[in-house]
Amino acid sequence: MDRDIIGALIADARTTYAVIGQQVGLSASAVKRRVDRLREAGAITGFTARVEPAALGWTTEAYVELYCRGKTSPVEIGRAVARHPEIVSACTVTGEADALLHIRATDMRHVEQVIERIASEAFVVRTKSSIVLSRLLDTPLVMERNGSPRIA
Amino acid sequence: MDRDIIGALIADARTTYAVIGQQVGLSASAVKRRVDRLREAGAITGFTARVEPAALGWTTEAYVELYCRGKTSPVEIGRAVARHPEIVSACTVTGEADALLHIRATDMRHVEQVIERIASEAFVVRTKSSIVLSRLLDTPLVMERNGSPRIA
DNA sequence: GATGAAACGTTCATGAC
DNA sequence: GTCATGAACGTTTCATC
Repeated sequence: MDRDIIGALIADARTTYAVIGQQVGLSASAVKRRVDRLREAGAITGFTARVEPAALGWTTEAYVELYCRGKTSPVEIGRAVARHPEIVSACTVTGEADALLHIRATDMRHVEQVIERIASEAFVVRTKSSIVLSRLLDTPLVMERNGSPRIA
Repeated sequence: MDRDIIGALIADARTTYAVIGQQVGLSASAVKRRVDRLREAGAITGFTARVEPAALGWTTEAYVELYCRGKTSPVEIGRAVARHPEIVSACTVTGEADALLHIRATDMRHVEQVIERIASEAFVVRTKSSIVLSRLLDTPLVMERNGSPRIA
């Protein structure tokens, strides 16, 4: 039931409690209580506007693999990542590379500058970049009844 | 000014128009008109709840590079990608691989199954996967005054 | 412990300016 | 762009199971 409520809020964060209640068979106040509880529990971390980056000038994106010098800590990488505002997502990964970054920029020149800036971090040995040609999919998670995520 | 409004809505989609107006120096109805216009223009595509995937059971994620047979079209890849609900984002890229997928799963076994399913698509020659060890950053885009994106 | 219904203050949405 | 108005919504309180 909480999954259905979350699903409704992912589909549209401005859905009223009354409408959600109608969908799941609860009253508006019951839904609100559950949403409040889900927020406190950390399942729902907030409500945000979904934005088309291209419409705001962020037309270019790239993925950058980071190869770091013999055991750089994830914490160190995390601190460095926070220094570059164009990095929208980052994680440490298995495989040859140590970390994978997702960056957004205004154009190719901007991408180049960002990569250069990242490459100049002390712990970075080398980088390997893939420019995004066309985005096929980018979706928030939606829960299905069977428990598998689905495209909104 | 539209950027500031969008920034406020990204930070919290439930911020009232009055509060946003206070921040940007406008009346509530003026803010609403701009938001309506931004939605029609496609800059804002919707409002969604931000969810902690781990709190809902999606504890494992991976990035999968797709190597396709000599000129598979992006459209074909896009159609295939839509068939696998665990793929939350996908794009075609420059470099050795043809596409990069981001998948979310409940556990490692689930990841394995998904990769196997994707690899069995007709146009896929081989895949190369990186399991995510720890996520360092994952943020919606926030606009700065100078026009660069920033972590929320 | 969770729910439904009603009461109250706030916010949205609209039209006139 | 602002201001004013009626309708809709969020939030709290209270009784109930």
